[in-house]
Amino acid sequence: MTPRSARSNPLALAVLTCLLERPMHPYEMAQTLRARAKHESIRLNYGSLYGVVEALEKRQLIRARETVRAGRRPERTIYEITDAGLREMADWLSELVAAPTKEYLQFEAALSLLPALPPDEALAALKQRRESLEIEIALLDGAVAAARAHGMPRLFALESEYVQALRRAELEYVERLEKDIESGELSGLDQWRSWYAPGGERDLDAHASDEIPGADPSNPSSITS
Amino acid sequence: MTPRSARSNPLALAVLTCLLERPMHPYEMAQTLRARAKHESIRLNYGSLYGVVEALEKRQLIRARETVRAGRRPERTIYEITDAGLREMADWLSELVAAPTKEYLQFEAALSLLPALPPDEALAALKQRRESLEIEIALLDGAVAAARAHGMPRLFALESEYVQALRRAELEYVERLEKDIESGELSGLDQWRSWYAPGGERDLDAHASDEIPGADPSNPSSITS
DNA sequence: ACCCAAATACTCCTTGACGAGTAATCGTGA
DNA sequence: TCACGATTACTCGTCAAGGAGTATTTGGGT
Repeated sequence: MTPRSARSNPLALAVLTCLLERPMHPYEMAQTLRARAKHESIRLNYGSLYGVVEALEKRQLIRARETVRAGRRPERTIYEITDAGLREMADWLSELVAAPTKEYLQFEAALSLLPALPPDEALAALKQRRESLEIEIALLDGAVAAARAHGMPRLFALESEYVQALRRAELEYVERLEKDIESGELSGLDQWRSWYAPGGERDLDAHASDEIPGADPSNPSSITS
Repeated sequence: MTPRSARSNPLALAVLTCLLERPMHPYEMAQTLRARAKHESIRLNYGSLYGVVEALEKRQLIRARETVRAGRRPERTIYEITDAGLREMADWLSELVAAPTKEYLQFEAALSLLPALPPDEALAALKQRRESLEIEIALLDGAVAAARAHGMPRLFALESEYVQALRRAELEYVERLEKDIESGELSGLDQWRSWYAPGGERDLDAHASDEIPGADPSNPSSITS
């Protein structure tokens, strides 16, 4: 079985897809990925790239084909994909598409700690986020339209369409939350206000004494489940 | 100035918010965060926790108040938040809410490499994802309803509402993509099919020779920008 | 009275990400 | 023609994340 940890870095998958096209040396992979704007979707830097390539070679998913030296410049090692590499690539990519994975988003973390901020500060920050999102969405729309105008098929811009869809959903969510705070409709708002009212500070987390339905009682040894 | 790198791990922020309520030792912070289901939103494990706490102490955002020893068990060091810590907490949390950050999502990576899979395999994987998403959304809906029924205010479940909104948007996107591939409406589909047709393999990335509008020509030295 | 599982409260070590650094060569404008 | 900045192609050191391990104690059943 392929160990789970080996599939942690998507950059390795990107390397495999590069070598699917033709043999390359690592630096050329980086150029190729950059030229196709993959670095917008996949973390890519030299420090990791060479490490990832070595790991793939150790796992026999790629093999060094030749090493060329032009003048006295550092030698380029050209890699090619193996049969096992082809299989691993298809399998990994299929899995990545088929199975949603838990992601730890910054904004999710922020929302989960939001009560640690006074309501008015939280509201101000939310307004800023809304504006930033509006700008970002407009820019992304423009970029997609430009790509379309240049004749780039949608097939090669699926990831930006997806990100755009997520951003729009986030904007709607932020708009709704902002309104619900301002209108006082959000339940728990009274408690929240009272913690920061002069002379308040009583009653912190009266809610937390109850059992929280979202928490599963499994996983005794591991903390993260 | 607070160095950017110091704000990389949201677990540190969670620690600060714990100590905002009352002094605690690290293990108790973990219990508290777990009891409130924060580990669903914030990566939490002991290995990181103690390192993060040490770093916060070094930055003078928290300080050790006392160390107690019960019997011969390992001693517990109880920490409290400092004034600088209070300020850092509010500032960091505000920033996290106000400024959207670039996230590298697994599915985004997968979509950006999708052409490396034959169209029919891609389609099969997408169908699987759709089903998984439908199930997950239903489960989350149930959990949120249960929490509501138990009287937990919305304020303390904002993060799951947000995740739910993202999942729904993703489901809609996947449904649309599936349909556009099946109906043949997706532009580039003909090229895609031809690469995997028997005798095909010609014309890989004819599109890539053009300048890609999504790629910004900045950042010469750094690869990731 | 005793046994075993779970909880308490950490420690340690391996991996791996990341960014800065390096050294040679190529292009280009004055 | 020649300086100088960009490009090519990688290397190295640091630092943090994460999981597995450890030693003690409490609790619950028989």
